Amino acid sequence: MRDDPTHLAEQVAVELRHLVYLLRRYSAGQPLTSQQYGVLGSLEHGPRRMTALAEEHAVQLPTMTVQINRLEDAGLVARGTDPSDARVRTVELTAEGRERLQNVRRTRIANLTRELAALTEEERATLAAALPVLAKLGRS
Amino acid sequence: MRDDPTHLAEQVAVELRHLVYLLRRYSAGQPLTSQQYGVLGSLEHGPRRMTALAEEHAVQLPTMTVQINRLEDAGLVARGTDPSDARVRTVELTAEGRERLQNVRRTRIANLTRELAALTEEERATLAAALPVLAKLGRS
DNA sequence: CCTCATGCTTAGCCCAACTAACTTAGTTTT
DNA sequence: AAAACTAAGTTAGTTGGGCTAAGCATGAGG
Repeated sequence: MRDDPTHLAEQVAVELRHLVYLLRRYSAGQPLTSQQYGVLGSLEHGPRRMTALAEEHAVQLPTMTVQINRLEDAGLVARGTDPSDARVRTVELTAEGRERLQNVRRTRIANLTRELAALTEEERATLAAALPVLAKLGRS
Repeated sequence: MRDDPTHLAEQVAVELRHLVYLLRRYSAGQPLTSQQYGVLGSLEHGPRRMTALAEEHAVQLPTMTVQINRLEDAGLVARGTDPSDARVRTVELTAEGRERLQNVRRTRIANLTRELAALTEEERATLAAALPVLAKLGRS
């Protein structure tokens, strides 16, 4: 039973499902969906093109078009054009979008922080140690 | 910077997003969706009632009704009745459903196992240690 | 009985993903 | 230089998965 990858895989699968449910519970009732917040986050460091956004979010272009349409209607992002290539549309945060992003991120981090603060210091250290391992999953 | 819950929260948030994308990539193109496999898994140890399934999957009853309808149409589950209360519908796996569940679980665990086998023994131990901590999140 | 609560389904809505088809703008080929 | 191809986005249409509201039985209590 010691260091059995299959047994570990089963336990990981169980926890992943738990986390998915947790995330859904957290994002219920928010003004924007978690996908939309994710897109706003991608725009934090400057304008991006549609293809870049779609690829980063593992989504097809039409899906991203619809998301950006909604965010544009809500006044949170603005479309622009690339002077060197008239085919590409750029997307950037509006002032309101940036503000919304900061607010959401603050409260979300605050929630998570509260959960983590309820753990022992040792548990937090255990979690912190595992993060780089989680990051390696799916990179193969 | 040592044991800073806020800083840890930010890193955890990043990894959670990574895991969500990973899961979506894994379940793309499967004959059933991950939700439907999840429901099949709940039926592994015998019949359940609709309310129990809905609660376990953190979903409203109508949503579960639709899911069970689809699984029933596909011949993977069968509805029954509770002899002691004519209001409740029970749901159980058909032989085909059980077979499908076993196949899917095998291949999914196999995939995860392959990923985990690519890690070092120490990394697996780190991950295993963190699982109980992850399980505690959201229980507050 | 009549009323109320419970378990489930139906109907109708919205969001998020997909593919297919189209438009427009660059790039290559001849 | 014109034709053919490729690339970037958008639009249209479908599917899945979630929700609430409303309806229909059935069970439980006055």
